[in-house]
Amino acid sequence: MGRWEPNARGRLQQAALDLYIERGYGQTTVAEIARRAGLTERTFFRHFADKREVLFAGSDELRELFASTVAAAPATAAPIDAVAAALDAAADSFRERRDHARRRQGVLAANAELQERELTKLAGLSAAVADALRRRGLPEPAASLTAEAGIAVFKVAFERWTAAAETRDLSDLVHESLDELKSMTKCAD
Amino acid sequence: MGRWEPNARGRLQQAALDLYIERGYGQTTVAEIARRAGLTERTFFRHFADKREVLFAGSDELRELFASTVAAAPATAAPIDAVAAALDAAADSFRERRDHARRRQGVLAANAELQERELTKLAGLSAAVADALRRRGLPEPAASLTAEAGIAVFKVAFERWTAAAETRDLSDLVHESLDELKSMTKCAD
DNA sequence: GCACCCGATGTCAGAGACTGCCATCACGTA
DNA sequence: TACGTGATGGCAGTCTCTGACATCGGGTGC
Repeated sequence: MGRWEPNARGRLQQAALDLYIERGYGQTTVAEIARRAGLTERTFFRHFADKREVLFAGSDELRELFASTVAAAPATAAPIDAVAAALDAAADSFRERRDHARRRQGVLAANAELQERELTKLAGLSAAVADALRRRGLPEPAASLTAEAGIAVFKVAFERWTAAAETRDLSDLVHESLDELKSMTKCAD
Repeated sequence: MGRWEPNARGRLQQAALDLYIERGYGQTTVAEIARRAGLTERTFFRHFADKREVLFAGSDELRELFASTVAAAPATAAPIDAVAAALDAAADSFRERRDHARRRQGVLAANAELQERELTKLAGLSAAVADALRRRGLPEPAASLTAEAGIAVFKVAFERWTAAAETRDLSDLVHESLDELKSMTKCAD
């Protein structure tokens, strides 16, 4: 496999995920990932900013999905309902990828550095949602708080969705968590 | 300044903060921090797990404060009110440290790696609060969601508190944010 | 005082992440 | 066929972080 084999980026992602599963993130070197993908370490760092980033490929698209769905909600919709629409859209986008998500979560669960990067990605989602809410006219701090709460719902639901024994759909878990959030603040009036 | 000067840890923290302010986090090496503190690089890594951690000294105590305050709330208190008590306690613990907090936030704002670690520390607070809520008998996912929402309130309020033009107390900002959270979910019933 | 122990520090070597720079290669195009 | 362009390889170098071992200072028992 010489130069110019197609999909270098995808090969690197696959090799990284496989190796992280086989021997763990900490026991895998970038040189090994690159070698398995038929490339060099230097090329790995041209495709991904660092060793963690290779596991977070679709995060830009997910952020875009959140932002555009919030923006597309009817102007009359309450902020929390605009966020709920984004949660539905996101849940739908994961529907066909539960197995992959579970494998990936298994790797994340075993390594603190990767969890740290996951938090950064979630914060990026929250910032994008907050920005979209501000564009809808919602002032601070309501925009940031609504966004943070919405992403917390997604995070909790997603973690449950990837748990081994869980069989419910992600959208069901999202709705359940969102309802919990609402009743949580309501009963504390 | 030879061996056995007192407070090596504190000297490292001070040297690190000063250098991160003077030339930026990325332009500062651990060897420079250690040299300014009259120590060696190796000793730095005995006191702090990595180059970021030196800026997050009090985070264990803060987590303990959150956890114990939630645990100490009356059994009759609603979960959100137990969290609110913890937010008050935390706000109070920062009262005398606004200048230091502002300097530190200035460094964090300039560097993504440090923001990433900050998110990890906030996630640790959230996990501790969720754990304390579970011990009070609150089931999942309500415990995690209440904790995440509460920490989001703290995060938003704390960021406002360290903004240059802000003059209000942290506890005022916390209360304002908490009220926003409540009304946010309520009006979406 | 003296011998001893122990925790904090120093010294050194080394692996691995990441970067800058330049050479090389494959492919399209004039 | 010559040339430009983008992707890749090669290589040196810096820096973070770790393991192993030596050394120092202070306390403790005698």
